[in-house]
Amino acid sequence: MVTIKDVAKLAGVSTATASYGLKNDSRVREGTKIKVVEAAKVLNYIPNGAARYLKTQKSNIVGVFLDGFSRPTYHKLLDGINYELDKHGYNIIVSSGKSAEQLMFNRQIDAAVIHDKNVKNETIKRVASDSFPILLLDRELKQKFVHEFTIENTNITYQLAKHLLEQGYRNIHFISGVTSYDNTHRYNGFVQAMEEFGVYNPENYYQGDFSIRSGYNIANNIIKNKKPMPEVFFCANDEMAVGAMDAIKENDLKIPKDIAVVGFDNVELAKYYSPSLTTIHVDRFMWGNDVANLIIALINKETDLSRFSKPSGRIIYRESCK
Amino acid sequence: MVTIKDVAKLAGVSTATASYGLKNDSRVREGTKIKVVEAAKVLNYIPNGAARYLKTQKSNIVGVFLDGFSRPTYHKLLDGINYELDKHGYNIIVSSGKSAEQLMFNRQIDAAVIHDKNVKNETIKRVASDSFPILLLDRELKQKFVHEFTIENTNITYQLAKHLLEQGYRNIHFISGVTSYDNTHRYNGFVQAMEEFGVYNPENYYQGDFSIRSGYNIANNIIKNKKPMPEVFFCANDEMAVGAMDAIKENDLKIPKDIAVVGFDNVELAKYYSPSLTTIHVDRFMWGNDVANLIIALINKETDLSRFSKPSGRIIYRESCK
DNA sequence: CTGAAAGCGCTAACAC
DNA sequence: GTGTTAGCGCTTTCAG
Repeated sequence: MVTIKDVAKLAGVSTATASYGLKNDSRVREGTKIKVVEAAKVLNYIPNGAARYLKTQKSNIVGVFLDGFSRPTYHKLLDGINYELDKHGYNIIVSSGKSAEQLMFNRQIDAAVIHDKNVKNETIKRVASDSFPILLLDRELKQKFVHEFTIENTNITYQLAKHLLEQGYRNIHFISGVTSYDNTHRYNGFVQAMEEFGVYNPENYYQGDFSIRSGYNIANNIIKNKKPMPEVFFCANDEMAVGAMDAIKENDLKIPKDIAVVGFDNVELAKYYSPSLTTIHVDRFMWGNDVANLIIALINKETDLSRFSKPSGRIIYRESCK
Repeated sequence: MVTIKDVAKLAGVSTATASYGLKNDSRVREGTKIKVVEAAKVLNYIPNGAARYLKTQKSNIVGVFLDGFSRPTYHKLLDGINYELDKHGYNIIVSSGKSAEQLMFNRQIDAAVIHDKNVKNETIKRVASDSFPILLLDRELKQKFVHEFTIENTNITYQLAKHLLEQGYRNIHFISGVTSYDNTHRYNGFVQAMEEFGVYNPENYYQGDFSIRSGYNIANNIIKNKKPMPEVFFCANDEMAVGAMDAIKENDLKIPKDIAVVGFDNVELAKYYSPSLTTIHVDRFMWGNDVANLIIALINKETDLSRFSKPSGRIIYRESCK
């Protein structure tokens, strides 16, 4: 491995001068600088990040930790985070599973953004510190050096449920995802509207896991066994809504005539599915931009974070409901 | 920051003993071990990965570098890589853009997997070394310490084109993605079949960029201006195929009666689009598994890599063509 | 303007 | 079994 020593030797200077020269420090004379840069080039010198980090305690890397790589809502978010981090000279690494825990412990990153229910609160409390802020996108946790930046779910699902109720729907069943901040708050908004109209029934709550398959199974089961049939499946995300619509069509029922369906997320499929799905859009690229700026602010120990506000969604009306 | 020195001091042992104790080395007595582990716990000691890496020159991290985070074909691939790396005690980090280059240079990872046309061959040649193998998924490059593991595109597009020709289609237009290994080889297979049937026309090649929008624009343009109209749009990926189908429907034409469409990748949308899309499926989770095992083999400097073979696709026949 | 040298936190000879 | 210590590659203080 080529080290700065080799560069220094070839350039005929000390390692200190080589180090300064490579950073274009004003102290070194122009001629020396050129010699150093030249030597580095000849030797194909690549600085060792670990060594640098060990010394400076700063890696300029932000870690983003997710629950797998397949959830369609992650992609825009990641692009948004990456775009903005890049603009500010930060690098991004994304990870999942055991790797994520390892990396948080390893201290090779300056901060962490977490959207992964598998990361335990305990772990977060353990690693968060003055020099390692953590931003949570998937839960709330009051703790020093830990911040939250979740979506505003409740109000928007309240609005959507209210809209359905105003259209005359009454027998609305909620298909839930895995227990999580987002899921709970989406349900809360739904419940609020249902209660307002006096038609809330806690039994009409079904536990899924955010997957197409779970939406399909739950809906299929309800359709086959439940009398009277629900008028609407209110799904905690689009994928389950797609599964539910698959089940409805398979049972030779019509959407929205026999059963209406709404989702949450506005994934690509929502637009292309036939019928197209009424759902809630959240601008995740923008959210990602804000996430990046917020984590940078935290790294810089800024205290006025009032300029950051929870992203809210908007309803996209399509064919799957009145 | 709590270091191993602090742990050693609290446990009343040397740093060496502390280090060994934490690794459960057989040399240290059980009682000492317990004292050390206890001290580490009390102090909330977290080992510093940078320091360890600097010493051992091994991070157990594999970097995967992609062209953005949004391409739908990446997700299963990543899950596949992650799953298998995890089984073997390796961690994964995923990155894109400038971050990716930085990380490759930083040497905080043991190996790199690249599927990003923006990473230049020159960069790859520069950083690949005996102790830093690189695996390319998006191109071929003959170079020491650099290996390739691309999809077998040509034969399967040849098969699909042949199928279309056997169904009687003749006027088939190719909608291409950005210039890339995959794109070129998909086109090659297409050309081969067309030539076999004596109907190859190099003019019927349109340059897109793999996006829905580009597929839409190209198809719309052809439909509006080209006489006679093509019988088939042969698209280099599913997203462009979706765009093309959008355009066909918008022009009040029927798929496949007026114009047939085929794609490549078998993304989720292909199944759900109406009409569903005939395309080529590649098992990317499996590919990811193989990628992980191959990169591990490379890290371990194995020489017999014959057990790894390029993944090939299979045609999924659906409604968008005869 | 340049060089010598300390030291970031950890591991692994080596000595006892 | 346990401790001492050199040193991974880099940055940066302090001298000169």
